[in-house]
Amino acid sequence: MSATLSSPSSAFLRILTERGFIHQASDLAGIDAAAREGRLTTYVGYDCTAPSLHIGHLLSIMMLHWLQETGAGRPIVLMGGGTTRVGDPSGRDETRKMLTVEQIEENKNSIKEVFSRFIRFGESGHLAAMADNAEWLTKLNYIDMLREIGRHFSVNRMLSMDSVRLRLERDQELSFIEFNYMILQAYDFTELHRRYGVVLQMGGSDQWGNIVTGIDLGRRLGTGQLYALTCPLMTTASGAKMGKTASGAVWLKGEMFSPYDYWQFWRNTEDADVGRFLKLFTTLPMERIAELERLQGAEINEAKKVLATEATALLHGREAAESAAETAQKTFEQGVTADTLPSVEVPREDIETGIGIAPAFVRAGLAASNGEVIRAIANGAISVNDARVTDRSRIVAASDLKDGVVKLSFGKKKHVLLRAV
RNA sequence: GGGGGAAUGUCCCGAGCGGCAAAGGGGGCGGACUGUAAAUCCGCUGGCUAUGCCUUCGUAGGUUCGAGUCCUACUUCCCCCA
Repeated sequence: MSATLSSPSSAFLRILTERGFIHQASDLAGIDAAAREGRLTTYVGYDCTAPSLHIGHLLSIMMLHWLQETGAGRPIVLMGGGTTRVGDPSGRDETRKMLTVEQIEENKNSIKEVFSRFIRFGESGHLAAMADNAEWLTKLNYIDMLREIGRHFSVNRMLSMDSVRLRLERDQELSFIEFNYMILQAYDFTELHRRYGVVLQMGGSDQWGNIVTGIDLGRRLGTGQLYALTCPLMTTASGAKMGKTASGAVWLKGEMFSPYDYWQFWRNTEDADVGRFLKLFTTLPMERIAELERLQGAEINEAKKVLATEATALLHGREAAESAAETAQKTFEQGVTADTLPSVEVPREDIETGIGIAPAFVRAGLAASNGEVIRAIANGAISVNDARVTDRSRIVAASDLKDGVVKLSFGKKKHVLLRAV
């Protein structure tokens, strides 16, 4: 743990500090000076393990956002097209399942677009650039690599790194391929220094070891001083890992997690987290956040709505955010059916024929199986047009249509409109 | 190389005399209470054309009316001896 710089002179570090982004840094004074001079070219790497990033990645994206916003330096987004083929062992007990090269490429293309929401890309100045480490890592020759890079790594030291040590201590398998991950990431750092003049690597706290390894390699290869800065691992006040919901992760890609659901996710933040999240996940001025933090009791709901709308606006745009806010207001506060609720289209003739209650919920995506719906009915969780269903043989029919839609609800929070077309 | 132990409900941990859709817990979901929060209490947490049928206990065979449970081989992991 490094001491926090009592009074950073760069806008970049000042903002990161007061908003709670900083977990560890290698040399705050050095970072501060480079930021002040606008030469803090910085990269964050993202592995392509899924078709979308999720909110766990948001912290580091926000840091790149502030880097650009404050003119501290140029953001470099590194796609891990190469490293994903190897698999990072950091912070996990088990080896990831190997992805095919095709899957990685698909994921990479699917992930890319989200960054332009938070940072501006371009050729010059502080406009961001995107790189892909497949470009250089896949061309490495094993023997040359060992001679030029491998000789700078001490296995003794590598064994002491958390990502490796924790695995070994728990008697968990660590394959040779994973053991190499940190070497590749370290090499990336030096390569990005060579290509773009990158001097800082940021990432989650679990990346500390990998980043510092890169700094060491840089010193031996003569890159000059490189820096590390990590953000905390996001957990909720009650200690749960953030971003897990019923359906899985909170994805940043709209097709996988709708703007409405995204708004709802933030709306349901625990009281104790609201202030912290406003600082991290919105760009509202600190004075405004301080105001919101003063709200007590049920008034905190107002702060949660601001959080939800601002966070959603950053990712999906102001319009989508306000539409989500409005839909929520109609649904939860006025108790009317908002026609902007998520909807699923169903052929009109199917509804005229009649659809069983269970299949209807499965088609709406509210349940995974008929059995789940039957059990939910027994739990009193199922409603059609806001009327609780108690009979499992209930049929959703044309008589349920209001303005061409039927409102299906699973519990009080999950609603989907079945739209006859 | 020799000896011993382990793999359980496709989220995780874990009990399981030959009759088991399989104890318990965590997590998740739902209900109540609230404020679309937390905490607490209660319920649910294999699938289906559903008083029945089908698929599940590392893999493949075998014994048996019947196997998660017994036998054999294989795979993977752990421990001890060399």
